[in-house]
Amino acid sequence: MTETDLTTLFTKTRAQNNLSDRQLKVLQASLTLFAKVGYDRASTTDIAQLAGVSEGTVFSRFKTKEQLLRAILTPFIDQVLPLAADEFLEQLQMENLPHFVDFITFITHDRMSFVMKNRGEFKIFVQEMGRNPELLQMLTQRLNTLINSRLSELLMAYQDKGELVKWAPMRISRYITSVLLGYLLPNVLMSDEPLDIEAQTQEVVEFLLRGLHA
Amino acid sequence: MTETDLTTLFTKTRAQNNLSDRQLKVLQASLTLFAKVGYDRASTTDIAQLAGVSEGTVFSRFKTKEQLLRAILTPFIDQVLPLAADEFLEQLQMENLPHFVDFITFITHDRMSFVMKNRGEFKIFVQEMGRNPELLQMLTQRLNTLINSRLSELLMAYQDKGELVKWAPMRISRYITSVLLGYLLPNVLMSDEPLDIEAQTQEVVEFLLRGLHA
Amino acid sequence: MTETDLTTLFTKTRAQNNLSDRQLKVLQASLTLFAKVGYDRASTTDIAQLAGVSEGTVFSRFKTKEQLLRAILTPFIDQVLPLAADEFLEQLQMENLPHFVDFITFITHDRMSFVMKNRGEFKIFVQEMGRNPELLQMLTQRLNTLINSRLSELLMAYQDKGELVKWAPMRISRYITSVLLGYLLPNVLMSDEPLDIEAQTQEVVEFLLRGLHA
Amino acid sequence: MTETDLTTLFTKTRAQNNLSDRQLKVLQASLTLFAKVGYDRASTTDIAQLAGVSEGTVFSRFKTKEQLLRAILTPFIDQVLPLAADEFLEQLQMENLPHFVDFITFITHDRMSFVMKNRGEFKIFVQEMGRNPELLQMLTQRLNTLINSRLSELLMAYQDKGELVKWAPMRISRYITSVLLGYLLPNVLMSDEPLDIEAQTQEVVEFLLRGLHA
DNA sequence: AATGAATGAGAGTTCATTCAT
DNA sequence: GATGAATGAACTCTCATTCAT
Repeated sequence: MTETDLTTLFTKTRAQNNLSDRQLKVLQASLTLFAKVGYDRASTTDIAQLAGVSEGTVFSRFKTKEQLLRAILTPFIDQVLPLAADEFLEQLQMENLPHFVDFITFITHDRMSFVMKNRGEFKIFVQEMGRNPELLQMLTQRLNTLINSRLSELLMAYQDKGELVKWAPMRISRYITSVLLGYLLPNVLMSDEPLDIEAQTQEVVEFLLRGLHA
Repeated sequence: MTETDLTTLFTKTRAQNNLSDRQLKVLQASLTLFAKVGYDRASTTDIAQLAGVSEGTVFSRFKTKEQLLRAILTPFIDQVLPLAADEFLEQLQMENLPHFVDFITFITHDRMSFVMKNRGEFKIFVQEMGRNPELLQMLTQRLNTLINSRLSELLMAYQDKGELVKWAPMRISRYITSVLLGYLLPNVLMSDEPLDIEAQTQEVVEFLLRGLHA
Repeated sequence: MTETDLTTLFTKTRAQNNLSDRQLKVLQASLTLFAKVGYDRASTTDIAQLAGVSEGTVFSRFKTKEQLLRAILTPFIDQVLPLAADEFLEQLQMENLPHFVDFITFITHDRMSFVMKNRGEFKIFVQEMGRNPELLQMLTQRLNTLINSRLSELLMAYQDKGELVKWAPMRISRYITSVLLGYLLPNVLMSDEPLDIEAQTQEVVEFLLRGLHA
Repeated sequence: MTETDLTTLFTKTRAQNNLSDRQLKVLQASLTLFAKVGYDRASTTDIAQLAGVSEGTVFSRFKTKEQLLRAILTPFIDQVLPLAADEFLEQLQMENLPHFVDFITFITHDRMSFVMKNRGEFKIFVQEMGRNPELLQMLTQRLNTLINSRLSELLMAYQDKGELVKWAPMRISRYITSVLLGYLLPNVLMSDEPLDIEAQTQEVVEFLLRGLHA
């Protein structure tokens, strides 16, 4: 499985952006509170308290609360997600999965782990999407590019082998995404319970294979 | 297609609750603004302005802004959705659809229309779910009961006919719901463009039939 | 004992002022609420509810809440208290009390009963005095006139008989009033318990006699 | 005379509570306005203006208007009054007044000065007592304890000397208090004129001595 | 760079008062 | 006259943001 963990990636991007210890703490506290109570109900006072810094410090790097949100979401979209996608796609190519069943199993298992590992960010994302539809647009645009440029090659290979229905890659991706989210979203939004990824993977793969085989 | 339209149903429940013209305007303005900018960013001053009433009137019937939200969501869950579900299931039984393909076609088309007709409420619902997970629980509980008590009979009939894979009704419902939402949510959250329901129905049905036939 | 009861007197003054049933109810409800929670915290909505009338009716006779207060306090000062004082002084002259001890006993007992009977009004009065010092001025002025014009005659009679110290009537009245209020005020302001008037009278008289005898 | 002045005592308790200059200004402005127009009619906006601070500052230390009131009254009851009482009783014992006439003269003069020095606080106290009867209870309880534990010793000494009537200390205190308040309250509530303490003391002492000698 | 007291615009809410019915 | 829905000014309180230290 891809070892991607957004917090680790955050730490990497931090280095690039010259974030001090204190500023990182602010960012992490924001992440926690935004995920817990939502952007609007998370006060900068509470963020400062959770981060263990003064109220002034919250604004030393990020001039407004809005910038604080973007400081979390923009790298998420611009750097973290692509980085994760790259890692994921490389992994996918390295594995050199001979059959579509292996491919779909790998994807399902890997993406489920990925989302469950980064619940917090996803929750903020889902919440903020309602208010900032541009977010969703940015995301879908990026994913589309990704899918078109690299995933479609892989899919077409399976189509050529006669293992995958000959629909447009976008359409196939949408089904995969939908079914995965159908399993993941209730868990991300509602509960703190862990998910039995192995069992769920089996179920999802069984269905997707039926729906998507040639 | 089921003719359910939540605004119509709202108007009915209004009569029951003795809502005056002005109070209904307040409710509609709230609905609009909550859907547009979210509960937290919709100020009661703006609601009053949009409704064309004074600020005091906003609080004459619903004593707090929170009650205003509940006045929209509670009937949505307690009255409107069940009513819609009943209507839907009755329609489903009346149609007496002989084959699973007809059944799944009807459902897809009907639910797509239903959601697109009631975008505003669904958007609020999706947004508030992030903050009030109880909402999602209330909803899923209601839907589960519904599915178990009435939908499973219908599904089992098709299973007995050898037209539907013999999985638990809950599992089958989840796939149907996921795929439908995969088509609907981006549209509800992001754009104001209409959806080509006929074309989309065809696509969805094609996939679901493959995934779910016996 | 003088049978004065302000509610009865109110009813009399009502006739003079052409107050309808509804308006009287409003006045009584105001009296009750003003005494219970104070003028500022008694809302006109609550007054209407307690009076069993609509919110509009509260303002049909008394155009403002302030007028409502005055409608209670002004007759209290202008009509009820003088009327009560007249009644009291007539009673005092009728009794034709030969000795100062009888005189002081009668006064103590009678005024204690009077205040305890009209707790509600007194409580409002005491509360409002803090804000409207004019009230106290109106009251003291009236009482001074009263004392000078009629009570001083009586007191001087006892002074001539050699039963009462030869201080100015004002000074003597002040001591009597102070001691009485020292017994009454805590009860009026704080508790709903009845007062053992007989026992208290004995105590007060014993002290006042010592302090005021010739 | 005891030199107690509540403003000075306030300043002391301030140091203990780490009140900044601005917060002290807020407290003093509250004191002034509460005394002038009463708690309910003193708006936090006006308090801010009088204190020369922003509206936000009014709530920076004391989170609600109610807490602002308590910040004035609670130390008044819990710290200032007991401290004043201690100081007063110590003074009383130090003076070692040989005769009851000296004792009663000292008390009268001292307490009159004390109340006149702290008019503002007493006015708030009297006003709020009407609404918060618990205040009066707290006060009387404290005073009773004080009188029972320390004042009664002193009184009993005079009783043993044959200079003071043999009534219960509580009863004696009540007469003293009543007569003092009879002189002080009209002045505290109504006017801003100074009181001729020397002359008034003579009058009061003359009366109390007659009423309370053995 | 960090602090946290201070700011003030704006939030939700109350309520005396009005007026069409 | 009585009603009660509607009004809107004024209220208490919050919070993102600033800035002297």
